[in-house]
Amino acid sequence: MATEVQDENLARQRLRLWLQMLKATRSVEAKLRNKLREEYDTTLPRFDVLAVLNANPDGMKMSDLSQHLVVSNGNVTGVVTRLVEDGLVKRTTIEEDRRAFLVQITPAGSKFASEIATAHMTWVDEIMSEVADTDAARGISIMLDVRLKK
Amino acid sequence: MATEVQDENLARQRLRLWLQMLKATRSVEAKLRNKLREEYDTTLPRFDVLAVLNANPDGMKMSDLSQHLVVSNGNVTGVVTRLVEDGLVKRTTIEEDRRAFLVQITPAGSKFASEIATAHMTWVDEIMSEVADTDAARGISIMLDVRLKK
DNA sequence: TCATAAATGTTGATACATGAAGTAATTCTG
DNA sequence: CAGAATTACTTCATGTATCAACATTTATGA
Repeated sequence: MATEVQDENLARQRLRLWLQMLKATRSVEAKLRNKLREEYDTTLPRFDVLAVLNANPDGMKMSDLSQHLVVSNGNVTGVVTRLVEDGLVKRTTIEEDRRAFLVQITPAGSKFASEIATAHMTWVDEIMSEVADTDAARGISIMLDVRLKK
Repeated sequence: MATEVQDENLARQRLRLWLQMLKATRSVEAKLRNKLREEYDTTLPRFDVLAVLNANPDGMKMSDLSQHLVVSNGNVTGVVTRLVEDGLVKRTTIEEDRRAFLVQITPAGSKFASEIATAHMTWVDEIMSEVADTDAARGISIMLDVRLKK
């Protein structure tokens, strides 16, 4: 029937959207990785963690970090461990909950993250220079929809 | 001035779009990974390669694969090697260019890929059930714009 | 032509990233 | 309040994933 054909087309269209999201995301990631490596000798996962912690100076729990970055717990453990070794981040125990850790950015980490953050926004702005204002807004809304259900 | 403020806002908006793209993509990837593991005991990178090869039965060069999937050459080498070991893919030398390889899907690989592809589209359709038809089309266009410049 | 550059892949070192299993602490429940 | 379930995190095994270095082969250009 007509509705079934429409559903089928909609399903195909959503699949196309997903495939393009994947390509676009990987493409942007690759460019940001290059910039981070060349200009700051660091990596994307490291910067992702630093950026979030810099925006939350009071610190976050490991699980907050992994949820916010949409990565696994074990992943965050590894990245944070390396950042601690570099002195960019510190891990403190929490009195109220001795299972959890409070992860905080250090002054050195904050300095580093702030410096990169400015460049990072410029890079993204350049990479996405073909995306108009209204499209950006619409895109954000669509990405939120994608994450909504299920 | 006014235009500078607008540029600044546009840059922020593009950054927001990028962050949401990243979250949405990771979220969808996680769900697809779960499904692939639970229902077909395979992984996303493997399926990605199989799906592309299944859509190109005449075969592709390694570099075509890596460009299409937006991943590095070394990455494709690894995934294809494992798929060859599983008998899902075969690697042939090319007469005209002895540097390159032609990667083709095997009958077993094609059978497997086709089976998963159907389920895959259904999963994506479900995951993106909140994305309307017009939004999907708009989203595709925006994702293409993201990849355009630079 | 022939030296050089460019293209195609692989390899190896390192870093991510996941999922399952395990430890320890907290919360829930009957 | 004791046992069970849950939560928070780490560890381990495995599989990506990148980048740089390398080996070959092909294309280019003076």
